[in-house]
Amino acid sequence: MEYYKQHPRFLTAVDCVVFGYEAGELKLLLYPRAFEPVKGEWSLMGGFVRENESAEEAAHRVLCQTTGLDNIFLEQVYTFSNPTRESVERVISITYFALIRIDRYKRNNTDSFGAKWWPINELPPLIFDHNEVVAQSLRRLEQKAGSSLVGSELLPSRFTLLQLRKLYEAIYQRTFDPGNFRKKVLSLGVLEKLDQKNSTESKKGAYYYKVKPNRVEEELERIVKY
Amino acid sequence: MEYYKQHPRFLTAVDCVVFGYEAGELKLLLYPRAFEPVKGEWSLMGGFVRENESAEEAAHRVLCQTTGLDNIFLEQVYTFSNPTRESVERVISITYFALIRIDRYKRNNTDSFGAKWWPINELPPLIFDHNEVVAQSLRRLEQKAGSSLVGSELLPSRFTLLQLRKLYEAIYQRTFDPGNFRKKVLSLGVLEKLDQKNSTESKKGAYYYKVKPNRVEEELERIVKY
DNA sequence: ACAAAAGTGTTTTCTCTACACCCATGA
DNA sequence: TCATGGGTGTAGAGAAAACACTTTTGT
Repeated sequence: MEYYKQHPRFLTAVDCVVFGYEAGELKLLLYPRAFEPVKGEWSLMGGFVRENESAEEAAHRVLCQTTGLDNIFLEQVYTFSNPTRESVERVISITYFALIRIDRYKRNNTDSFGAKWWPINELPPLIFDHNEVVAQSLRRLEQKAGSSLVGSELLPSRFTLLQLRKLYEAIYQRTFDPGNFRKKVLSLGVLEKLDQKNSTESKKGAYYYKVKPNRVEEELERIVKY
Repeated sequence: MEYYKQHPRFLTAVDCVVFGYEAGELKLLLYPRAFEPVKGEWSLMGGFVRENESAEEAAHRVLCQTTGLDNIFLEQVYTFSNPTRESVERVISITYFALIRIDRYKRNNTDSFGAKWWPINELPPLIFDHNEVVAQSLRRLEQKAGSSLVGSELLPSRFTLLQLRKLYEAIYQRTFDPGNFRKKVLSLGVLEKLDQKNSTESKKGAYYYKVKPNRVEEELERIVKY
């Protein structure tokens, strides 16, 4: 028991890399840091872990405060522990990436923090090592999108295959053959065709799809080879 | 500045999942816990993070103490932060997996801790959530082995393709076709054929290979499809 | 009429897999 | 000589990629 006493204790924070998708672009939610040091500079959503919550619970809490959303997809990415990564006091930072449906997102909550969605290719410089965190999270997002359909996390509940393809093109920064993408995705058997059609994006109109409710968690299939 | 003061601080530990390969089997290095609670039960190599070191440095320090080796391959796996995962006081645990070449390993260091190599299929019950940690690390090892040749980390500096294949069979718990495995691995272009032959494992004798020194870090190729 | 996306089908290319086969050699 | 691994080659299955083509409809 005594053994525990002699060791140091550290502040523990969570930082959330919040991805959203809007207007054909993958976006990141950033906000100006509210306190010193580097107050006012752009930063990831973050907060300290409290006495009786896990890091994951802390991340959910932070996201709920800043976006008004709960039940958000979260995945742990990496823990940064460099003793000098923050200047005032050592902070252990556990990072998560989150996928947000911007159509559900409550702007009012965010505005009070000054948060802003940034296109993934036009990010401002971030505080501390947050740029590295974002880069790692992007790689993880690509990995996740490659083995499970991230459409349900980033798109509205109904979406066309064009919308899904454009999302994948935004994530992977490349184009996909429309025909092949359609066949591949439908062959996974996790999408359900709806009766409604979307006529805003093409003359002919495209059927809406949604992710089947009773699908298994992991598809085990490759959507994008890498 | 004041903002920092009000938040709690936690003990921070590293736990190392140490893989080795010997006698055709993938093995895990475990040791009997040296202090209460659950003193004497089997546990991962672990230790607390000190004031002026990063978690990665702490993991290297722990490994050096217990195995006598430095410059070991380490990769961060996951951070466990459940407030009740340890019974005495809350501990944030950052886990790493390590790959050890048992041929280099110094037995004397380890014996003083009572450490023991366990075949991966015959692990004893571990303390706390360490069994889960091991399971996750195994998945990560499979992933790593799938996209980079782990031979250099787990095998002696010279190895035959039979030895490499047996290693992969131990990791993936399946067999690989000898001819196909050879072609696939050689096609990656990261192995260099040596002049020496190994005659202990076959009548004909097989050439030794080593990993090319100037290879790029990531191979970007799939060795094992998954 | 035309452009643009929807949707389907075909061809080519490539990789994985299974498996046949010869070689070398120690027991 | 026979069993065992070393090492090479080939044929078939299946997936990915390239791309041709037809449909629909707003402008």
